[in-house]
Parts: sequence; C-alpha cells; structure tokens
Amino acid sequence: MKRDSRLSSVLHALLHMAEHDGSMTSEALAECMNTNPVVVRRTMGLLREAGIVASARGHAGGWTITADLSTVTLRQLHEVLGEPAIFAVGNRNETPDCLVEQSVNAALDDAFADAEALLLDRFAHVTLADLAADFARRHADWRAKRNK
Amino acid sequence: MKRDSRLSSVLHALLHMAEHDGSMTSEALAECMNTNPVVVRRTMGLLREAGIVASARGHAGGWTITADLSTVTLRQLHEVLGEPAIFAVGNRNETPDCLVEQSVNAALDDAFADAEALLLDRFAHVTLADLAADFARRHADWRAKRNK
DNA sequence: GGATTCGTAATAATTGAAGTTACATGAAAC
DNA sequence: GTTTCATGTAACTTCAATTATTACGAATCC
Repeated sequence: MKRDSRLSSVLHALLHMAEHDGSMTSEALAECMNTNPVVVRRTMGLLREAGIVASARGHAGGWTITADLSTVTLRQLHEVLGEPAIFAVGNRNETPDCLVEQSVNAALDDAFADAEALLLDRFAHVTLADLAADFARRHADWRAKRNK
Repeated sequence: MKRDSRLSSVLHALLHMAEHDGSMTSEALAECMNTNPVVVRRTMGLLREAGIVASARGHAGGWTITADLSTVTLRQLHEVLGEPAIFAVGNRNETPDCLVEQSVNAALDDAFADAEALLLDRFAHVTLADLAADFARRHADWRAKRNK
C-alpha cells in the first residue's frame, strides 16, 4: 500500500493558510503542496466537518482557518482524518482460532498498542501554534543566513 | 498499502516448528498459516541466511529451527526480514525545500522516531522462548477448560 | 529413476491512498 | 441575468507495496 500522508498534507496546508492573509483556494493549496485540488477538497472537507476550517464558493472563495491554532492538536487532526491505521506491519489474522497465533498476536498487539499510545500522546501535545512558531523560527534563521 | 504481516507469519511458523518434532515442509507450514508454500520458502529463506533455521531438500526434507529459542528476539527477526517500514503514515516529501513542510516533517519525524524506538525496544525484549512459554500456558488453560 | 521437497524467477491478484476527469452547485462580479 | 470563479462529489484511473500463484529447475532419498 502507499503510505498515508494526509496528516502531513493537511498540516502543510494549514500552516500555509495561517501564514496567508485571507482565504486560499484549493488550487493554490494544491500547487504549494504539489498535488491536486480535488484531493485538497476531499481532505479539507473533513476538517470543515470538524469546524477547523471553513470554505466559501464563488468569487473570492476558498478556505480559511476558523479554529484557534493553539487548540488544534495533531491528535485531533489524526482523529478528524478517520484515525487511519498507523502501522504498516501487523498481524496476519486478527481473530485466529490457532492458539499459537493467539500468543503471537498478543505479544505483537501489546507492543504495538504501547507504541501507538506513545505516538498519540506526542501528537496530543503538539498544536498548530507550536508548528507555526517552529516555522517562524526557521524562517527567521533562513532570512538571517540569506542576508549575511 | 497492504500491511506487512511477515513478522507475524514467521513467528507463527517458528512456534509451530518448535512444538513439532522433526522438520516441517513448506506445504505443512503454509497450510497451518493459511498461505502459500512459496511464500513460506521466501520468508523462511531469510531466516536461514541468518542461521535461525535450516532447510533440507528431498524426502523427509523441510525446515527445522537451529537457533536457541531464548536467543532469538522479535527485533532480530524484524531485522532479518529487512527492517520493513513500520509506519503506514508518514511525510509526503522527505526532503522538502518548503520551510513550512520542514517544520511539519520535523515534528512528525520526531514523534515517529520515538514511537519506533519504543517498539523496537519492546521487540528486543521478547524472545521466541517467551512466546513458546505463553503458548504453553494458553494450551494448558485450553485443556483444563476442555476437560472440565 | 521416480517421488519429494526446496530454490527461485516471473507474473498476477489485492489493497488502499492518491490523482484525474467530469459535471453539478452556489456566490460574487459585471 | 449571465458570466466567471470556486467548491462539492461521484466515478474512475493510477500507483505502490505486500501477498499469492504458476512454472520449472535442482537436490535428495527410496
């Protein structure tokens, strides 16, 4: 399967929107993310349902962030995207009759559950505002280097 | 992407082999794992290169475990399988020019790296002998329940 | 020598994300 | 009100990765 990069994509889009005054069209977002406007609409549509962004049609339409950046966590975004499977490796059969396989599954599930819990906890403590601040830092560094 | 279940498969196979006296053919392993003999050979071939199992051709041929069960960890098996990608989600672009995307990637990569480290550490502390012991426990429970 | 079993290459099936096309719907500009 | 711009969606195709299958060669034992 292809890797799911929607979380990465929406973060990229949201940060661009945060830096941009006014709304941005699907096409503009698609261009700066190297993808397709329809894909943008699909994923941004999920965020709209969650009240994180709003969309407007017609002239001067497009997408805007409606939520406070400091209240939106990566974990929330992960949930909004439908909590896609995090791991690319897993059990062959989730509900096996075979006792051997049950032992194997139990051991693996345990480890995966802990790793997932850690990841989601990390996600829960990173907000869009944090990312925006990190970007501002990088941007300042970049300008300092350029003007040196 | 389809989920990689080779680690699960290999563990299943190894535990069956551990319970079974003598060698087991690819076909027998394939049957108890609900898969194809060729798939078994492919994956077991990697374990053979690592010295964990041995194979013999012809009459009475098949696969046998050569390593001490208490020395083989899940982490080692993961490595033997080529350290497949653990996560099904990830960054859209690993080396972006865009500073925004660099911020996003940095945050995600950080969290993923920690989760991966935890997972591999857990894997490093589980041996085949542990799994065999867990199976023995389940098997005893099952027999007790059956004879009640 | 014949049956059995691994070894392996080549190819197809499967799965789910991502991309594309096409067209309908709604809002602003003129 | 008509044109233009933009979202909303359905349907379909492409793409990437694992897994399954077919086919045949090579080795081993009876």
